[in-house]
Amino acid sequence: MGLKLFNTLSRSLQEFAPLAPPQVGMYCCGPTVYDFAHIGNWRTFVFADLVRRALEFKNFQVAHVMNITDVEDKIIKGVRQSGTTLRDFTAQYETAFFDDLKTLNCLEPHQKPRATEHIPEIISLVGKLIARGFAYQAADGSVYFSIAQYRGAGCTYGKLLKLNADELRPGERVKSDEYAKESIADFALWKARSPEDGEVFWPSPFGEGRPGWHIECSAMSMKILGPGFDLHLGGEDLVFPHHEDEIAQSEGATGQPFVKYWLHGAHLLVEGKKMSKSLGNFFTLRDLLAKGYTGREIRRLLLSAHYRETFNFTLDGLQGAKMSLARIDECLAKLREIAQSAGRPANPAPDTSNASALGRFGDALDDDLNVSAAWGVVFEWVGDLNRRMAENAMSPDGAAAALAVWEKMDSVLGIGTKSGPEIPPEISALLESRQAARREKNFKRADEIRGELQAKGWVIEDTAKGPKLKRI
RNA sequence: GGCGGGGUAGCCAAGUGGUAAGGCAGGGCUCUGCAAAAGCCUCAUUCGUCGGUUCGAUUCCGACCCUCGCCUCCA
Repeated sequence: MGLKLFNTLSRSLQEFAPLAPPQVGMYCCGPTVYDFAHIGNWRTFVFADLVRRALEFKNFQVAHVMNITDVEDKIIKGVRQSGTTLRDFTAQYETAFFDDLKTLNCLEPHQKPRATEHIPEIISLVGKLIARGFAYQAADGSVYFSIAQYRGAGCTYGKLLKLNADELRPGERVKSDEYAKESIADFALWKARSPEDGEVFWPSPFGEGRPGWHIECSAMSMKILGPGFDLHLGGEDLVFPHHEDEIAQSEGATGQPFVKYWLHGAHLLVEGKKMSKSLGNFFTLRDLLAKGYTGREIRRLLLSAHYRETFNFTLDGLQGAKMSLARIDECLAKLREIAQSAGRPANPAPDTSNASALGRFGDALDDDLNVSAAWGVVFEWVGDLNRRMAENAMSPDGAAAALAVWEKMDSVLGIGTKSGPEIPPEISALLESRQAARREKNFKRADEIRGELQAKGWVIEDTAKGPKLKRI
């Protein structure tokens, strides 16, 4: 069974067949670095990471590109307000972004191009569009893409979305008379320098100015991945206008198909409502870390629902995600213990579940990255292993085989294996004195020490093989 | 107004024309001196409402109700 993905271009599930297998060129619209990324942004980036990992699981060789939008209206506003330079302003958020990406255990993209470092490519692309008659310079000095010219040449504007360009209604925030463009639907490729831009401008054949928002992705993706490539990802809100405009610019300039598969991740709600600062449900990754949750717990939650479904992110859910990971961690810790032991199981049972679990896991991914079903496979497998271990029917070889299966599954899930905590001397001394008290049947004292340990953030679990310490 | 997602147990969330995965919470049990964020078991006669097609529908069709999103800030 091959990998099937939902392509926004065809609005249908398609067998994934890259242009030059096993190579896959994948571009993901990255952050606009004007603030810390929020949990909604992270859902999209974790989704992109899932796509990459699933492709690698299927033995594709992925070239993963994620751009950094480091020049744009909100950034310029921030630069002006903070009185710093463009680079200083964006650097702090860019650094934070990649720190957060790592916290969520997302694989680092192979290339992370910045818009400001591709001004020549952008200018060249705009020049090409002007030369082909698809762009024009307006009275305000800005260069716009002409949708009328593009469609006049037989090209389709509206490939990703059923949209009639003639019926576009101007949005509330856009006053059509503010622009010198010929048609309301035309979009800026190059924005002429204005006083508010401060020092943020570049020289160009069309005059001083800066790139429009859409053109950078076309310029950078085609420079790195070629004029036509396999996969382009982003949040669902980017379908229109951003991605539609990318297609128009890119295909308008090259005359060839731009991207074969477009994948879009759905948004999330927080506590059932659209995230907003006024509702108090607006979380950055850092906000959640400050509440004591870890990156892997947040990742687990973000990956619990199918990427094309709106997902309801809740703190209760995050707690549940944390607990569910503990279930996996416990199982893996026991497996590691058995794998390292030399003992023979009392009731050895033949292993049949590993291969089947891995197979069903792969099938779930093949089905448009059905990660919920994949988790279902994981937890059924964990239950099966737990039962066998409880019956003392797990051999060291069997445990090692199970751990190898986990490695493979986790190469996609990316939650890692939690290593045993570092136990400070003070804590192990307390544990030892509790053991001494227990040996003397002084259970009152033993329970006092247990309470003391708990107050210090450690919980004791007495097992047949002795006490275990866990961090709360 | 145009276009597009959804409504499955207390919560989150898969799924299928043939009788509902998984996780969390809850309940029971086991191990334990007692415990435990440990393990096992259990937990939806039912899938928004009403009709239709069918031997059979949660799944297909129609209507309706509710909800979320996009229509040039947006992941």
